[in-house]
Amino acid sequence: MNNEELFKKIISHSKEYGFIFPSSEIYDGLSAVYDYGQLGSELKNNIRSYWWKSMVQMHDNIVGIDTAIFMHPTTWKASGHVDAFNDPMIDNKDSKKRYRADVLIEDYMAKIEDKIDKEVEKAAKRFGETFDAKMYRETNPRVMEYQQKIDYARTQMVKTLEENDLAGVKSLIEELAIVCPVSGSRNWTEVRQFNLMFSTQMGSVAEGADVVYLRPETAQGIFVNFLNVLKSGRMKIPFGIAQTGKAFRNEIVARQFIFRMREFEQMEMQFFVKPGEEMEWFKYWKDQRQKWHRSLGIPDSKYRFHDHDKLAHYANAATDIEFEFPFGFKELEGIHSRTDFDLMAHQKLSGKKLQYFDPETNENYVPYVIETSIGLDRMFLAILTQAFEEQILEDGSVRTVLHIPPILAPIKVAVLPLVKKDGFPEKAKEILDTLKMDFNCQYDEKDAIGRRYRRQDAIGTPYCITIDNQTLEDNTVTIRERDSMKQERVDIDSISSIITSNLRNNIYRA
RNA sequence: GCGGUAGUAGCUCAGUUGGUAGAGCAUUAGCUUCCCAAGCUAAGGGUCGUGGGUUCGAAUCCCAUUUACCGCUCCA
Repeated sequence: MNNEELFKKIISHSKEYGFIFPSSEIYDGLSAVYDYGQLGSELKNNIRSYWWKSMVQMHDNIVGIDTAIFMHPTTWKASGHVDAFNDPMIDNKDSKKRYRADVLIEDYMAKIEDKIDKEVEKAAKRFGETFDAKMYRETNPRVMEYQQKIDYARTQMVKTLEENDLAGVKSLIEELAIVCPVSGSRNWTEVRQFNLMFSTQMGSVAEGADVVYLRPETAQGIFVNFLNVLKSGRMKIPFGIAQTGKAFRNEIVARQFIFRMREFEQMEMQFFVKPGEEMEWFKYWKDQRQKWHRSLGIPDSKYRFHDHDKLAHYANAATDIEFEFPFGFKELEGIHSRTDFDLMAHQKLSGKKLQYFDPETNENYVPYVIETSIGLDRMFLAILTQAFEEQILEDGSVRTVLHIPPILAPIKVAVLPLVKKDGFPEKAKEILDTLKMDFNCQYDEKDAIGRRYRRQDAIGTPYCITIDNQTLEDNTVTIRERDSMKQERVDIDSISSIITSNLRNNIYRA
């Protein structure tokens, strides 16, 4: 089975068993938006909760918060999102290349600038020491003509961009006869604004309502609460703030099932450290996050660590943890050393001091930040991908089984009376009632026992409890393990503690 | 966003030169069954992605649209 077939099977399986549905499917769905079903939401909750406990509960210097999706618009100026994601773009129809329209015009101006420089250089050689470059620029007719072109282009560009006149930008590009550097053609599309942030209005009255954005990342909710948490939580550096939540991006191409969605959930932790110590902590978190992934029993071969050579404007070190999805190695988690970029920017725009007083050195400073940021939906897909198997048994039959790590499994225990009579169902429900306090359980009495085991395999239930004749005699049941299909006879009273200790096997410890 | 392919029941699919839809599995109810699916009986479920058009008649032909997958492009 190749990867493409595998991926299709995983998508079908997800829908068939209630893990993931296309959003608003009865209306044909909405592009790149998905809903989590009855089992999917359990799995997703479990992944989130496992991450949260690993961060907040297992580290005594990390606390969790939950900030709003709406934030003050200035937040996104400080973070750089407003500038970075409001660019007018234009495509060349022949080369299929996309450019920032303003960059094309600036390149055009730079080219003419080069010509002027060459003219001036030539003249300088010609006139020798008496040459006055400034004078030459102001008087030479050819240079003046070039300069006029530049000035015109700049004036028009600034004017059209300021007025948000996209058609004007396009006609300027046409007027200046700018060609595509790749195809050399002037066959351009319309200029379009690609705003990667979703916006909406705050206030129910349309006029006078303020435009606010749906956050494109959760990190800023942590930065703007840095002071609040620092003061109210009596935090001492180094310390971390964790958060999970939805973020929204208007992706140009959103594809590959739940890998790239327009609405997605992040699990982020920002760790505040003393400037100068960031590389040490960067390394620490790289190790810790690897450990976390390993604790879920996914083999190392499925992971790849990719250090960034080209760093984003805010970072001085960055690593991606990539996972081998059916469509190749793709980013699952990022660990970034963000320096003091964000806190500094917020400090500047808000006018509030976002600083830490270090009692050891009696100094105030803006802390540096190490960020770990993982996509919850991507982790979900990674778990599902890794778990899915169509196993060929000794008798040649096929069983579809999800080897979900037990701690994350949507249903932990299925309780099954061997047959639907002789008081078996009653006994089974009695056991079910004691187990469902501690575990998410399922009861099933329909069809042959083997088929019921297979149904539980297909949704990744790690344990099946079966009630048989002997149960009624001596209060023992069989407990069947999903991966090995092995059964063991145990006392009813010990079921809960056996399962609990199995679930705790191999879990993450800092 | 561009190009290619596709959309028929919950899933996988069949449906002839246009004559108003079928199978297997799944689901539900019952029977049988003392441990690893595909025994028996019965039932429910689809205006064939959506909207137009051509036609006496469209799942089938044409157009538009939408969704998914693949390639290109983009990705803080």
